[in-house]
Amino acid sequence: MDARDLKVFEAVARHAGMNRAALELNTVQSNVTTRIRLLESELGTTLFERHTKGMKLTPAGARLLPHAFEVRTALENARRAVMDDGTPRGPLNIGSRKSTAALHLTGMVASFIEAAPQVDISVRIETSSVLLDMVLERKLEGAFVAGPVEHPDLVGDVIFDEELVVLTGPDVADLAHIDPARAKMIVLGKGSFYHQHLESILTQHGIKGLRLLELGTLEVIVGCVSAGLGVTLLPKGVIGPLQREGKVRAHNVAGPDCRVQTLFVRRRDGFMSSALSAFLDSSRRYAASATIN
Amino acid sequence: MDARDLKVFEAVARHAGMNRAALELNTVQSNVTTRIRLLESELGTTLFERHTKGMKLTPAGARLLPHAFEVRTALENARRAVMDDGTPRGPLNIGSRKSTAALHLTGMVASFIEAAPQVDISVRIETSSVLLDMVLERKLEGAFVAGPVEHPDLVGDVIFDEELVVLTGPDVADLAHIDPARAKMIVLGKGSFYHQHLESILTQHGIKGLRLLELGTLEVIVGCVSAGLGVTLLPKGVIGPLQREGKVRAHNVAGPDCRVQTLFVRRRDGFMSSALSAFLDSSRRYAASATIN
DNA sequence: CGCGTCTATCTGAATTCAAGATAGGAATTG
DNA sequence: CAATTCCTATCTTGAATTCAGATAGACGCG
Repeated sequence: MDARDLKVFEAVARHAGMNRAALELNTVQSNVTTRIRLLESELGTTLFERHTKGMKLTPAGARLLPHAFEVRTALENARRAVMDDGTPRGPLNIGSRKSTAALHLTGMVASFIEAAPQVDISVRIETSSVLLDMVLERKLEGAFVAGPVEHPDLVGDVIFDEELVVLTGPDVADLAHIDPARAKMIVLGKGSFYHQHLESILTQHGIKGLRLLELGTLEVIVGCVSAGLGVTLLPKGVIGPLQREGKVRAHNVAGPDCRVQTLFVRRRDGFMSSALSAFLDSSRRYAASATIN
Repeated sequence: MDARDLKVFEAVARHAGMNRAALELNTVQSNVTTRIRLLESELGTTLFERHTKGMKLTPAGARLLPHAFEVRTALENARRAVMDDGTPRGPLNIGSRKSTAALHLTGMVASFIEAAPQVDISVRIETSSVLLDMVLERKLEGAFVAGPVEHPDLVGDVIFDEELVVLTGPDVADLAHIDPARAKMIVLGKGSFYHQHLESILTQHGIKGLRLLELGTLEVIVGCVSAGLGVTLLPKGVIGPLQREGKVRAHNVAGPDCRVQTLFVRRRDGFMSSALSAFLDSSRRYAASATIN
């Protein structure tokens, strides 16, 4: 059994047919047939049921398929390991949920590209669940998502562990003074982590029925809160100067909703390139310096 | 880059020489040379420094080596996955530390061989640290060790989580009545988990300086304790009948030493054969039924 | 310098692999 | 029911690769 055999096997399984597989493999059908038959005879099992309309995996073939995949990625990782001489270089594809991007991404990327100028970094903004899927499918090398994450194939590092505060206009002395009829919940995204937690926190304070106001950037949100249009929820660490300038007022929160953990997740068996490793280091350093609380 | 190339590479790296590698690979040196040179030209890097006394890995080669290993085990796992049709069969090599073996192994193995008669099980008895190394080196498919275990390449399942009690002769009403000059600490193995914890517990009760008595089997230990020769430490679950018969007296323990967790650890990337899976199931069932507390 | 040990290269034979041609089986269709 | 179509299996031939052996060259050692 060889890696090339498994590539052929994988193509046949994926296309459920030797002709189609041959097309993908840039060869002819007879060679595919021969290779599959040799593989079957070597393993002593049939891997496909032959039908008039193509091939279908037998149970043994179905058991083999994920391992064929694993061998392929192991080979890919081997190649990358040889190429990677320790200096961060080449492409780095990561993801982030929107709020982390708005709060920290600029700072993290800025400090990273200074430390690793030869890396071409690309950041995809999606919701946490979409990001997790993309990481699992190896479309991203890692992503910032809201914690906690429990998955056997993923490993996550806590990058940010931040205390949350409710932000209101400067003249709102207490959350109880919020007028449910006028004030709005101002968030980056409907249904986001911050939206859900803000709603839950306000409910705990007996404030219900606030309308939603969805705004695209942090600056606009803070501006609207400062103007008394509503309330928002943010990590304490990022609103220091605003509060000192008296533009907004921060209200501490108690209970299970009072903190947010941001993890950087990646596949456990994914290749840790120098670029990725440098990015993680850089992010951790940034987080240590940027979040005072 | 192919799996066969990596096998050659691995052999050369291991033997630090092409002649020796050729010997292992059942071929001639010229073929090994050709293959390595082709691999190097494909990767665009030299993998070995040529010396007059053999070959030495370059940094790039050193980076490749562990991945070559990974590709090989991925292929092995693939082969095993095809062979394994779901009915537990074939060899199963596991390990256990002594105390778990003495307390539970008979029961677990008995219930397992009934459920999976076609499996040839072999159990190696070693200390926890030796077992961990053997599992990491893939010499064992898994092992019972004392928890907790933290290692990125290992995954552990808690099989037993037992409350510990100190066992004395039936006429010792209180641990304080133990005579440090006469009573001994009776344990399965010097320096074992149970030995250390027993010592720590006795110290907490102000009892120090007990001599050690190391005995090979649980029955003998219980017999000696019953005869008033000393004290031992055991999970509460296994001494029920003995206590009811009045042969020994159990003394509850408080504090951090009062419980013992036994994990079954295995390599995260190891192949989970049907035999191993069945053994884990069987062990969990056994543990659920055998440990009442 | 001769010897032993190592890698590099060359060469012809053996093996394997690629591509095309062909056959056969099973649905589909007119 | 025959023609058609889409599929896999097999055979053949030439190309490519791999193998084993022979030989050359580099280096250290006594």
